[in-house]
Amino acid sequence: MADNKKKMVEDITSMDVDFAKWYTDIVRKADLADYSSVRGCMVVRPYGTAIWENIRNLLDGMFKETGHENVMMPMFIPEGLLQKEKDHVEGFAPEVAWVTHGGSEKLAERLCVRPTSETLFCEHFAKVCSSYRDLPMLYNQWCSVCRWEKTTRPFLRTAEFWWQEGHTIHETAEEAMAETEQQLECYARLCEEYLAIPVIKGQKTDKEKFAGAERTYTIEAMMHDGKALQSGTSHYFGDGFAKAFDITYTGRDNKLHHPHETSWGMSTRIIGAIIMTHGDDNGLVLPPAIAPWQAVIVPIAQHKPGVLDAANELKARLAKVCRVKMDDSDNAPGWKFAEYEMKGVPLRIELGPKDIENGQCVVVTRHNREKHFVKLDEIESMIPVLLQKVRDGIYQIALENRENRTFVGHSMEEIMKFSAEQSGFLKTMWCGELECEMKMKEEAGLTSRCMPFEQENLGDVCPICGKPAKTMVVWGKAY
RNA sequence: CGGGGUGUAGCGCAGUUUGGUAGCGCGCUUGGUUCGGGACCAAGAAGUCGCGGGUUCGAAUCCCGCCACUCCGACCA
Repeated sequence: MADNKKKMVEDITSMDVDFAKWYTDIVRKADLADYSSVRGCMVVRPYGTAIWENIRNLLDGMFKETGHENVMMPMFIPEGLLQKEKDHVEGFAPEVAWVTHGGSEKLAERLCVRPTSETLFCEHFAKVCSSYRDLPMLYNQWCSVCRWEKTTRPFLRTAEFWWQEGHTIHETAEEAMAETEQQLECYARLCEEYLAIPVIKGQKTDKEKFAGAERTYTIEAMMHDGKALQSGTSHYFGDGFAKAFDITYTGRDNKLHHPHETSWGMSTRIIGAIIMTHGDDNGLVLPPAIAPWQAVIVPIAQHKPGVLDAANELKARLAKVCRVKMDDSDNAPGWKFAEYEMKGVPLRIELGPKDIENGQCVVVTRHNREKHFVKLDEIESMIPVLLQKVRDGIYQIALENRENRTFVGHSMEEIMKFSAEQSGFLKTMWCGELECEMKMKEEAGLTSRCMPFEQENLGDVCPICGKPAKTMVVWGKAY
């Protein structure tokens, strides 16, 4: 089209030109979130909130199936309480916000706005747990937390973010370990099955584990630009917190014991992962399971007699098999096509006079723009099939991207070559020493993402120091 | 927290060098014509020029301070 019209404001920066700008363009133009006057904080718009609600419902269902109960804890933590566990406070103190006044009165003890609620749960567990019969306690809360981050980006890193945090205590270490693994599995299932995001499950190194945890498990996803995004974590605390907070119960042996504890969380950051795993230069691409609208009906020549009636009838029928919207606004069809592509609606259904004549409609899958001509009397059975095709299609694309960007490093030369030329995951063997992890960071700019549960034997020595290797590590650059 | 960039209508920007009535495109409102890939015509509404101070007869423009956003590092979900 040879016209000299300016670029429309709705146009999205191509991801090859400027990935960061592409990302924020999508956040704003797909109407997911907006900035607010509070430093580093975002407004999650209705469309973004609807996505989060869908994720939340899926996760909440899984938690409840496995016996967890929701609770609501205070948003403030007294300074003294936060300081009870040494590693924990050291990890979080630098980034907490403090409340110093109530009204005009200065508080005797300042309160921090929760950055995470381990301390509050521990204080509470100490009160309500007295016998082995009380165990396990399987609690979860949906809330927002506050971390005074230096630099922020919508969904990926904001001063306040929404999440769920599960906190459980158990009679035995084995039970708590099983819980930690089970909850990581929940997150992995959510990502793989519902969000169509392939993840690597593994354990964090000591350097990267949660402040106060004995072990941290993680799922790591790879974004379009090759960077890693930690998409969910599950921690095993042993009895460290229980000792610090004096949580005890009388055991079957009539003696006092400390319970074993876990915590696990997934945040609105996962929306950032969806954007950067599936999105393209036309906008967002949503996995059907969490798309606010799974299909949008665009009537063509809607002023012509019969078109809107047919569109409304189609909508009523489809409402029984999926979340569907019909757009009868005055905007031109082309405008609607672009709009719903930007919003990542998995299926677009075009219905015009020609279709009605032929007893069909045109269904276009968002991720590849493939057109499917579907008979109107078969539409109810075809939609679920096409939604599944979208899920499988975008999963496959994401998996291929990850595989194309995953490399193996057998020597420091190979590691440096990867660092200079590639962005993605690098698998190497590792001796287990912090020193080598530090060297990896300083020389190659890579941090350990995890030690995958699925280990591969890539050699006998740590390529960084030459000493015998203990585990395989996946390295990368992280968000 | 270190280094760079940017703040002018809802969004994207011009105007700042050289001080002199605040502009353009998109969007929005109303009416009409359109409708299978971001339609067209006409008429309209909308701005404490990020905030605070200073210089000046006069500041979007010059000076000082602050704030926010953003990119690149360090830190984190």
